[in-house]
Amino acid sequence: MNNQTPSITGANAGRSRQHNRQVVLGHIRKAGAIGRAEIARASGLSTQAVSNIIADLLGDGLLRPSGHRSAGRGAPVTQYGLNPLGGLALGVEVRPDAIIASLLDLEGSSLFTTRTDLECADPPTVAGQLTRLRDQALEHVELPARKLVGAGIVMPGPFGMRGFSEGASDLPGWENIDPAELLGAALALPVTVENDANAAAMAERVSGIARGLDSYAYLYFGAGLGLGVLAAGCLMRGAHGNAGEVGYIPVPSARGIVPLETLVSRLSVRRALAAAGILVTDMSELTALYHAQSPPLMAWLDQAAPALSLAAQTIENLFDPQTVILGGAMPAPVLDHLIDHMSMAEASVSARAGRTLPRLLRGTAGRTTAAQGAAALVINQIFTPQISAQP
Amino acid sequence: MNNQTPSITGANAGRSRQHNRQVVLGHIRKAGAIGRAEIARASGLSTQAVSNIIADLLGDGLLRPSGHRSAGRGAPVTQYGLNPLGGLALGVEVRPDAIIASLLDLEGSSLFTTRTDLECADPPTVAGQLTRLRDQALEHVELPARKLVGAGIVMPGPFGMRGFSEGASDLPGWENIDPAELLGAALALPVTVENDANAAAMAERVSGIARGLDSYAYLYFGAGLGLGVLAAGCLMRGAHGNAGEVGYIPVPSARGIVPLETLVSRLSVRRALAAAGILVTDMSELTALYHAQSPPLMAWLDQAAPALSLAAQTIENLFDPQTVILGGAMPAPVLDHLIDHMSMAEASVSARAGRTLPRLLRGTAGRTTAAQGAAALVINQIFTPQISAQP
DNA sequence: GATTTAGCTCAAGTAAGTTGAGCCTGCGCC
DNA sequence: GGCGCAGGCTCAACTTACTTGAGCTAAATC
Repeated sequence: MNNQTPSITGANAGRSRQHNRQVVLGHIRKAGAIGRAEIARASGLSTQAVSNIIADLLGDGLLRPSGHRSAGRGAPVTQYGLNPLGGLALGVEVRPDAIIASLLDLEGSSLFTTRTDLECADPPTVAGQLTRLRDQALEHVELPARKLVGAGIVMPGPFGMRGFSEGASDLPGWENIDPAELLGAALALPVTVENDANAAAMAERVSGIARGLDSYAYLYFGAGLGLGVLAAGCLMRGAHGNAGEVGYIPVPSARGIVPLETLVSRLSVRRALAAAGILVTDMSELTALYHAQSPPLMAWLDQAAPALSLAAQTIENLFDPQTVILGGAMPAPVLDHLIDHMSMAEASVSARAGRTLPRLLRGTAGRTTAAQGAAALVINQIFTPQISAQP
Repeated sequence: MNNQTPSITGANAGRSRQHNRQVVLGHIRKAGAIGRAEIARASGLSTQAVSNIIADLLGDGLLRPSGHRSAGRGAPVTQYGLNPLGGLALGVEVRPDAIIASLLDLEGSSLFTTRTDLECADPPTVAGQLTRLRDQALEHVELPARKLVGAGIVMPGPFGMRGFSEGASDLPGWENIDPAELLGAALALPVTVENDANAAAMAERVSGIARGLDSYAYLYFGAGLGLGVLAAGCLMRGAHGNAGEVGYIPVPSARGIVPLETLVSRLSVRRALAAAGILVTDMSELTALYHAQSPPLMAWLDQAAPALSLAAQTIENLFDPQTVILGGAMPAPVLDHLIDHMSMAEASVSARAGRTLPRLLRGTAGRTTAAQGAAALVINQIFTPQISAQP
C-alpha cells in the first residue's frame, strides 16, 4: 500500500533472469500463442535467451505448446501459450461483515468463489478464516498448494486519515497492524494489499473489458465511490496509498458544493429511496426498481448522472486515459443508464479524432469483483516486470 | 510524448550495467556524499559491483571524491559526490514567438539562459536556432560538446485533439512532424519532448522546492493552466501525452459550470484587468498592481482562489500527493495570495495527521521555469533507471 | 528438385555480478 | 600506548545468464 521512496534496487544475473521471465510471459499473454523468434524480436533478447527461458517456464508448468503455424517461408513456428492451471492466485475481499474469496487461474478465469459471514473482523479471526479459505479453494480445484503464487487482499480504506463516510466501513482492531505481513504469514504466501477500486480496475484488465489496455480509469461503486487508475500499466497509488478517492472531490449540487459521494454512491441511492419509503438492502434490488421506472430512483439518477459527468470529465482531463469504465456494486441497467445520460463535453483531451474506444464503458458489475480483482493483482504481477523488486 | 504500449525490453549484461549506473548515481545524488558500502547496502548490490561502477563513473567524470568521514570504528569512508560539471543538459522552450534555452549542470544549477525572438516558428527555423543556441551555450560555459548528455524540449500542447484555447498557442507547421526526431537530428542529441507543466514540475524536483519528493502535483501557470504530476517518481503522461489538462476541468462559477482555465489563467486575469481598462502585457506587471491592491486584480483573485481550491482538492483526492505546488508565470506575491486564500477541506486524503509538508507550496515563478524544466527532465533521466530503454 | 527463408539448437565466448580472502585504517579497550 | 577488532575496500576466482555464429530442419518458392 505504501510505496513511498521505493529503495531502488540494482540488477544482477538472477534479477535479470526474473525480469526476463516476466517479460517473456507478458508477451505470451498478450499474443495468446507466439513463437520464440517473435518474442525475441519484441523483447530485444536473443532467440537463444528466449529459448532458455521458455524451457524453464515449460518446466515450471506455466506454458504449454500451442501448435505449429507456418507463416510464409521458413520452418513453421513452434508456438507456446499460457497453461492456465500453471499458476493460481487467491483473491480476498475483507469486509466488516464478511470475507469473499476467489481463486483465479493464469488467464484470469475464476475457478472458485465463496463468501463467509464474519461475526467479528479482528485480525486473528480474519487470518484464521483466510487459511481455511485457501485450503478450501485448493481442495475444490484439486491442485497442490505450490501452484498458488500469491494472494491479493482488498480491505476498506482509506488508511491513515480522518474519514467522513458515515457507514462504519473501517475495520476495528487493524489500526496498528500491517495486513500484508500478518496475512502473508497466515497464508504462507506473498500478499499484496490494495483498495477495492484499484483491485476492480485490475480485474477488468486481466479478464474483463479492459483487456489489452494500459491506461484507463475505473469508477467503482464499492463502499463509497472509488477510482482505480492504471497509468502506463501501473496502478496509481499516491504517496500514502489513498489515490483515487473520487468520492471526496467537490461537485456542485442543488445544496451547494458537496463531495461527489453524497450524490453518487450506494449509500446515496439507498438514502434517496429510503426517503421515499423504499428500503433497499442489496443493490440487485435496484434492477427491478429501474425496470419499473421507480420515480425516486429515476430522480436519483437524474442528479447522479450530471455529477458523475463532471467527475468523468475531470478524470479525462487529468489522466488522459484510453477510456473511463463504470463498474462495481450497481446493477448493469443502472450503470448503462448513467452512461447513456452522462454528457461528455467536447472540450476534453479525450474528445480526439480517431478514437477506437467509447469514452465511457460499463465494467463488470457484481459482488465478487473486488475479490477477483485482488487475485488479478497477483496474476498481473506475474506478467509485469517489477522495476525494483526486493531480493 | 507518446508512451502507449511501451514494448517491454528484456535485460542483458549491458542493460543491467546501465541500470546499475543509474541506480548508483541516484543514491549519490540523494545522499550528496556517500561511500561505496552504503550504496551497496541501499541498492542490494555487492560492494565490489558498486566499486566497479564508481570507477567507471569517475573515469567518465560524473563523480568526484568528496572527502573521508570516519563514523565509529573501522576504516573511514571514502565518499563520493556528483561532479556538477560532469554532465550538462540543454533545455528549450519553444513558443510561437520566441525560444528560451537554458543549460543545467548535473546538480540542476543553471549555467546559462537566453531568449531569442522568433519571426516564425516553423520546423526548419526552430531546428536551425536550436543548433545555434546549443553552440552558444557550450561556448559560454567553455565546455566540450561531449559533456552534453541530452536535450529537453517544451512545446505547446495539447497534441492531437481539438483545443479550445483562444490564444494561438499552437505552432503552425508542426502538425505532422515528430519534434523529437527532427530536433534530435538537428542537435545531434537524444531529445525528450514534454509539456510545460510536466517540465516545470521536474524543475522543482531537480533543484527547487520539490527536491527529494517523489509524489506531488504542480499547478503551472503557462499558456493556460497546466498540471504536472509526479507519481512514485514518474511523470504522468496519460495515454496520449495529454494528462494534466487541469485547465479543462469543469468548475462552478457565477456563470454556471465553466472550464477552470476561464477563471484561473494568465488569459483570464489579463481579460479581467482589460475589462477595467488595465492592459497587462507581462505578468510581472501584476506585482505592482497587487501591491497597490488594484480592485480588478483583487476581484479576480477573489474568484480565482475558490475555483483553484476546488481543483486542488480534486487533485489531492485523486492523486494523493505529498503536496500541491503552485508555480509558473505569475508573480510570487500573487501565488502567495492564492495559497493563503485557498480553503482546503478537512475531508481529503491529504488532511492526514503527521504531515510534514504544507498542503500547498509555492514553486519557482518565472519565465524560464519551463526551459529549465526541460533540461531537468534530462538530468532526472540520468539518475532514474529506465524500465524499458530501447537498446 | 534445387534454392531460399525462417525457426530453432548447439557450443563457445563475454559481460557483469557475487563470493571469499586479505589488507588497511582508526576507534576503543585493556 | 599497544593490541584487538570492526568496517571499508580491493584482488582474484567463480557463477550466471546473455550473445554470437555455425549448423540443422522444414516449408514455400522457383
